[in-house]
Amino acid sequence: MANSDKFSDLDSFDRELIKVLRNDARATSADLGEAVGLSPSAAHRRVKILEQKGVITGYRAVIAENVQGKQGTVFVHVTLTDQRRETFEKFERAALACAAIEECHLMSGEADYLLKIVLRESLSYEDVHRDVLSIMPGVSKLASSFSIRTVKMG
Amino acid sequence: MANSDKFSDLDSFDRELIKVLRNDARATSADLGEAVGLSPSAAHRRVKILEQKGVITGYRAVIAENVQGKQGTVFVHVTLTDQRRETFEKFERAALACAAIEECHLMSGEADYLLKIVLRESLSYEDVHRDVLSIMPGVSKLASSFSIRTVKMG
DNA sequence: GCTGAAAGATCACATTT
DNA sequence: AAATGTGATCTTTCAGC
Repeated sequence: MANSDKFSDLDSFDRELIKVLRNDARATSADLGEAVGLSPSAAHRRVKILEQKGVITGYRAVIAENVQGKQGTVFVHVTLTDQRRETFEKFERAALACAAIEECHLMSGEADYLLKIVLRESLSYEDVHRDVLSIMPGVSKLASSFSIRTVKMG
Repeated sequence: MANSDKFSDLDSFDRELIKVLRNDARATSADLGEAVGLSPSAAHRRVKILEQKGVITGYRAVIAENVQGKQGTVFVHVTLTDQRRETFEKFERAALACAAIEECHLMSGEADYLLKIVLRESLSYEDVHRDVLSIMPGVSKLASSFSIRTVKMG
């Protein structure tokens, strides 16, 4: 499969390079080479190949949460009205289209979906409830749980 | 508060720079300058200041999910044995120290904590249960919910 | 992996507001 | 004073060997 191709091609140098770049996307080729035990040019060439292969899909700056106006996180357990395929598809389309929804997981067990929503200065829970949750199609039951504090984030 | 200091100090140049760097952490000073309408050196200077102020907290390479061997996501609702401060602190220290735990939220309502754990080729649910969940201190009740499919991610 | 030319980063200093 | 632009210098990138 296309999956394990990408995966199995990687040797320990590649894995190390990825590890370093995950922690510092702006590491120079010299840094990378030193970290993994290659010359700068070899390290650089490998990184370019990893980008081309789609192993490295991008580089992002991490911005302090408060700068982005983060006010809190809400997890919402969603139960749909029925188990028809169309109901699920409609709900997922709505979830994908909604900018306020950070994550959406199709779940086993009690609820059908778990949503993660980040509240911001410009997006209170009341807004979420009025503009997001109450207009999602096919919803039978909602149960919101509030994060009081994020102890750890990935 | 320290919060709105960081926030309100930012002018539209800073905001634009952040927007660009969030999408491409490796943008050059020339790129940044062009994007926001400053000289490369001015753009560069501003970025350094944003880093110093703690507005930009880091730069991360984004790695394809399958390369990381992602197999699924589990959400675990945790109830502690009691509400003593020490119990919470112990639990949080353990959560922070545990690499398998991607997110940990202190919650209102039923459960005390919500954990997000990503299963990998090298980390099955059985492993998680044996090596992570069953050894967390101060835990009274656990309820795991499995994500069948990630519909949407951040 | 090395070399060298081109591109970029970074700093002191002049300039603008 | 505070912030920008300019240009000189050092570092990094990247193609050819």
